[in-house]
Amino acid sequence: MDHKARFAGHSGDRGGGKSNLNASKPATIEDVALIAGVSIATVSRALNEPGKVADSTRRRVIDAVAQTGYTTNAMARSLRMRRSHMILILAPDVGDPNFSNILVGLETEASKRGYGILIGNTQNDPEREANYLRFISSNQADGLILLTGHLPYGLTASGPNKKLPPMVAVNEPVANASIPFVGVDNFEGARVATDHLISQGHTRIAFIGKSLSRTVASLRERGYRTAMQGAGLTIDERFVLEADGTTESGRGAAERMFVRDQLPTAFFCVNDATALGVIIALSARGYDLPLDFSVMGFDDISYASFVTPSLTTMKQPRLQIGEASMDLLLAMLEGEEVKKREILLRSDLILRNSVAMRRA
Amino acid sequence: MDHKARFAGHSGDRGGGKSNLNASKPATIEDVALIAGVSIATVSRALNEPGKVADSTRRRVIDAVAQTGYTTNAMARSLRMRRSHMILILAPDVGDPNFSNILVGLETEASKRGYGILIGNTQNDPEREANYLRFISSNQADGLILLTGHLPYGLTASGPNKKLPPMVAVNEPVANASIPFVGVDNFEGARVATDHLISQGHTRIAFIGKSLSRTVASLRERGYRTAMQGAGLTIDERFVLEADGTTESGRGAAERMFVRDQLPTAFFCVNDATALGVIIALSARGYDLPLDFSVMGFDDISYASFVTPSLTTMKQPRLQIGEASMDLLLAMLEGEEVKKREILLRSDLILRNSVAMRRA
DNA sequence: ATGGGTAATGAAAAGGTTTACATGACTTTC
DNA sequence: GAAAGTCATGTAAACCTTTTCATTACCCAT
Repeated sequence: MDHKARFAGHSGDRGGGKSNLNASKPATIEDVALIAGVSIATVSRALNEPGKVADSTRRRVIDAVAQTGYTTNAMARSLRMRRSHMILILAPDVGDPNFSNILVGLETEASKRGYGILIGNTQNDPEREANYLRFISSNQADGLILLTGHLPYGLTASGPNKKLPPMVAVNEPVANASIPFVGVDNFEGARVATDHLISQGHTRIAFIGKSLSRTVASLRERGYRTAMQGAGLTIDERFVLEADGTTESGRGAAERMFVRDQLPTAFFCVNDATALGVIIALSARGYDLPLDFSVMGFDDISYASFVTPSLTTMKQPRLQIGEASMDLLLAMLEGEEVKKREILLRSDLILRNSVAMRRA
Repeated sequence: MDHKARFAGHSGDRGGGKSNLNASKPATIEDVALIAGVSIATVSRALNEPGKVADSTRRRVIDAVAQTGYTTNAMARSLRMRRSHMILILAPDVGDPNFSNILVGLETEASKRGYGILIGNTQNDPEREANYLRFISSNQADGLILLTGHLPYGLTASGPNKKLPPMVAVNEPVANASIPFVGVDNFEGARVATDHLISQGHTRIAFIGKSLSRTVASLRERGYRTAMQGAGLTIDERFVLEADGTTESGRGAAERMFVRDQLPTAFFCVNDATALGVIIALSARGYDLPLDFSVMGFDDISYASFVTPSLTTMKQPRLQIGEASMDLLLAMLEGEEVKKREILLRSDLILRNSVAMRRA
């Protein structure tokens, strides 16, 4: 009571302003200024650059803010500052277990630095991609995180002459465009994975998941080849099979393998989903894994440990990837000097039960 | 060329305006108006209410828009309209496989209706929840989707006197607050699940996952009890065990079961994660599933089919849930008369290999 | 005392829309 | 042929900030 009256007195200082206090509309900076007995400029400064305002007035402003429940209108601020403090994340499928923790990492880092995230699920539909660009062009988002592996349709079309918005490609690099990239070192990871199979005595190692179009797949294949070569093993090209990265494609590839006269003893699969398909196919044929065949995946998706046999694989540090890429993007946005335009994180070998020593 | 000149002529009509055409800044409505030779009001109308503008001028406006590459500045529009066309989604863990497709559904429906989504990962941290409310209070989001099962911290505190923003609770209802809800019919689903076990000849059926605090768990427990009662079976209360819904809790509960003198023949688990824990525990003890014990889950999370034995469970129509809840929220937002404040979707029984006839 | 510098504040512009109200031309109606 | 509409458009206010520039008050050194 007492203290309400005190503030009322303050507000009276400036005479009959157009006070809106009892209206139900949210308080504006003007309401705060009125109560604190200062100009709106001072209120703005008190909140955003506290150092530039006298202690006593700052206190009055803070009190007034508390009293009115004022929160600055983000739209007005963004309009004036031309910064929304929002980041648009474009992903082909938000539900993809591969993305889950990357999203969490992205969100965590963004939130920590006062940014919000805005999600666009494109399903690789050019129309949806282009549509989401309006968030960028209309200033609703300051930057772009690309989980799609390619430039969104609208940007591709307008060509490289137009200046691209600040963006970072994550997980899957963008071909033919020097977009900063954050992801796992796929080449090195595949090498480590293959080396592990070799260390278990395997020499006839198949690679399931060759793909000309997907950069990640090519890198992993190269890692596989390098490891084989490094160990002095020759690659039977009939053991290198195409697959598009789905469980079904893995199953199919494994089936195709059985028309050959000779079989590998181990399968290195381009990712866990593919590996799962291979496991399903082999189990269906009655083989005992990992006794009869070893199967190695890549990614360590959430259910890799629940499959039977549980999947030996390379773990992607997803949380880290998310955080690092958001960190990079925000650094770019805030004008910090960014030296590394490519951040490759290490993936770790996760030993489980789908890989065993080659049978003597 | 020719046609550029034509437009230049138009723009000249109004005399020396402050044309900004060659500047690198994005075009504003004023630039368009200048070129089309109309006022900015007309441009706005031509774009937003085409019917209110003469055909000929509308064409000129459209041409001018194309020429300038104009896109309306979302910030300015939102500021003026007090509508951001953004929806804030609050989830405890975006990476949770239970949410994945709900998110996709939410995004799809929102995008279809011209809204964008903004994601807040709260990790059940009151501070983060409260922090995200600024998106609502600052007009950055028009509505709220709650996947958390409770009101975000800031709202709880301010009490029910303050008017709540438009919101819809999804998946997990919010207790003690009449928030519109969209989710699966947990009671009915649990009844169907239990009935299935009963139909397989089981009579000693355990319920793993009792929880006093989680509404969903209580509903499922009630469904279980109702089914048992309906079949004239008595529930051995020692078979009703608490568990918090994690895999680890399921494993622990199953272990606790083995200190009893009598065992159930089937386990109905409050969710798939719990069921997985139970399967792990039973397998570790050397039992042969589903021969020795039947295990039933709930949710049909993504890896339910990859577990061994693959999990018989109740499928949540996640995509539908997401779409329906966004639809409901947007309807509320756009002032449509909303009759149903609760939408319960049916969950379907998914038959797999973790449930079998009771051994004779 | 005077001039120059600094610190705290205010007035007003700018940011880009939408929209209530006004205006003017043209059509209809008696 | 005048009054009453209707239709297309324009003017200007409103939305709520941040920030430039100007102003005032004060202090210090000369």
